[in-house]
Amino acid sequence: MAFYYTLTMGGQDGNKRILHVDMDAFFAAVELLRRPELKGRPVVVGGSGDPTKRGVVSTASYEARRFGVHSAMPLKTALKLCPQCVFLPVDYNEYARFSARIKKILLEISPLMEDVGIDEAYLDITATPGPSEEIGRAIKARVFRETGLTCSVGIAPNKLLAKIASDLRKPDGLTLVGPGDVPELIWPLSARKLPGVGPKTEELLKGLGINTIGDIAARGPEWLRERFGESFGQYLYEASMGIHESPIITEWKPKSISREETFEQDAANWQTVARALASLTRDVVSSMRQEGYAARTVTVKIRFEDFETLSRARTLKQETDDLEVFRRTAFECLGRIELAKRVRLVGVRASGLKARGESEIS
DNA sequence: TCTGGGGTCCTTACTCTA
DNA sequence: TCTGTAGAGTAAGGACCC
Repeated sequence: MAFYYTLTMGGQDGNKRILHVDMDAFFAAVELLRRPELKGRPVVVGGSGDPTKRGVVSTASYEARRFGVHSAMPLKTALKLCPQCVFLPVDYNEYARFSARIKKILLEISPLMEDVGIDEAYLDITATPGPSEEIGRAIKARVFRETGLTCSVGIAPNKLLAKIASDLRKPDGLTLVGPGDVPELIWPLSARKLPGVGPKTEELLKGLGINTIGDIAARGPEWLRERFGESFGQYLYEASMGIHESPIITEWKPKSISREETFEQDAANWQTVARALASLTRDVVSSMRQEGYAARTVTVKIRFEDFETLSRARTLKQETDDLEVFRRTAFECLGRIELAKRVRLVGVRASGLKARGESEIS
């Protein structure tokens, strides 16, 4: 493994030390702490825990992954691949408790922490005393001692490389990547390993003969901008070179609050859809009030049985957290969608959020 | 055959207004 | 007053992330 950096690539502040922590098979690992008798068996956490119902895999244990089961896979498919898997329901509150304990440990190492979802975080350890490797080992040891969970850690001069690094050795890994390591460690990786490259972009890239991150780098910025647009093309090029400047964000305010529901069976009548919309709207308004926000824009989303997804939005003259106004606006949006097919999902979103008590002048 | 839920961000199109 | 246009705000859809 190549440790300290030579400033041959990267282009930015090569002295920064960013650490990325990624918990290993987090939901499944927490469940195993409660049910040690399941250790060594293939465990799948997802949906209601009933693989004959609608839902997807949130986390598969490493044993289950050997059967080809992975996150985002329909539970029904997972059941076919692995009938002997143990299926468990998602207990988000329990995972959130563990997440809070882990984040607390990280904050004691450095106050510059960015929370990225329930099982991940970035930590700026530039000013933390000691060599990077030692800090990484100390974090892993402490997380394991205090929670019984393992994590994978990546350390690099920026968030992008740190995230890729933490994924290089999983589970229970520790990887240091410097800008000089990009050609050797990063370029051979599949293009899909770049954050921001999902299944669609991966296919597009493959069609252009690009399979690895190194292939992206080799095409050059102009070529990429021409095909992927100014912004994304430039991002792809810089990312492939290990260049990334986004800062650690320690405070975060929500931009929208939403709820959606997939029916167990596609809804064939308007009343079912309307009842769900009314209930989801109540939930959204209740969350908004609880978190102290009012919103200006209401968006209603409908997904039909064939997966066609439509949305309709209405922006109000001013922010509100009034349930009646929200309900009326949501139904006005719903009225603009012709329900000619059976409905699979209904959702409602509040955006244009303003904290209550925030100045009226924006 | 199957494809959750809660988010963010980007692109494109359209409309209104200066 | 007319016309063209730039820019802001809004709307819709899509890709992506955990």
